Amino acid sequence: MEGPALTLLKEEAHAFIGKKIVEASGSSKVDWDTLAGQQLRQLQSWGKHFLLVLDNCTIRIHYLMFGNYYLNSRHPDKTPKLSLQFNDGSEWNNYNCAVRILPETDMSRLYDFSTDIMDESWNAAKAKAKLKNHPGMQVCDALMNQDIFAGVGNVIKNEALFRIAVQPESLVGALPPRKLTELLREAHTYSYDFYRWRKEGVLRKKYCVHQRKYCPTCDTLLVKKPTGELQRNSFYCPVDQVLYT
DNA sequence: TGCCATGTTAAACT
DNA sequence: GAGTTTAACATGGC
Repeated sequence: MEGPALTLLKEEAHAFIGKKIVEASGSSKVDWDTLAGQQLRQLQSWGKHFLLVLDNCTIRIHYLMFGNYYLNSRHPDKTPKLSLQFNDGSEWNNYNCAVRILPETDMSRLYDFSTDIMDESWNAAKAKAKLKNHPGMQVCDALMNQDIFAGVGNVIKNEALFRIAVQPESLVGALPPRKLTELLREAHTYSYDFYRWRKEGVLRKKYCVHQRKYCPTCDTLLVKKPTGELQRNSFYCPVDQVLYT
């Protein structure tokens, strides 16, 4: 689940803020007893980390690849990793995710929110400075690097690179200044498009290259291959996307 | 129907 | 002990 999906969850779950947890349970290894009785103070996210700030600790949820959640309902037969019951009878169930309790409620002490692509304080200049420190890094790895672009995942990587016509194995240090600027801008812009399209339920339909077969502009057969140190699949047009090395 | 994939962590190994 | 590789998690969609 990429960053923009968590921004959406923050909105969907907004009504839970202020409610008191009466019971917490699930198959995660968590000290459940400490959670009951606490009030949900805030919902925050950093990159792909979802944060439920309580009175004296914070629940951190990472939905990994296949995680999902049910608000005020539950999966018919699966056991939640984390199930929260609230004082008004509402419930929040989370599946296939990694759950941890952070002994801290001030998230600004743990996270630099200006590296989060979806945060209002997102700082492109800071990301640019980090990129300058890694001239030999491939752009596919740079975009997936959570210390530089927190929240960007494989879909955003592939789609943003298509938009700026850059081949995923291009080296950060070889990008012309204009392309570097486009990279920073499009990582941000595409993330918001991702958010909007997911909200409208049309995200998959909007993919230009990710999990696609042919280039939407020139009809060339797209290349699908694992790239970079991370070896995550890249989808790109061998004609339209330029390799800078 | 079998296989791949929106991701990360921790154990196992060198 | 540091650095690197592998396993684990677990399921909807093509």
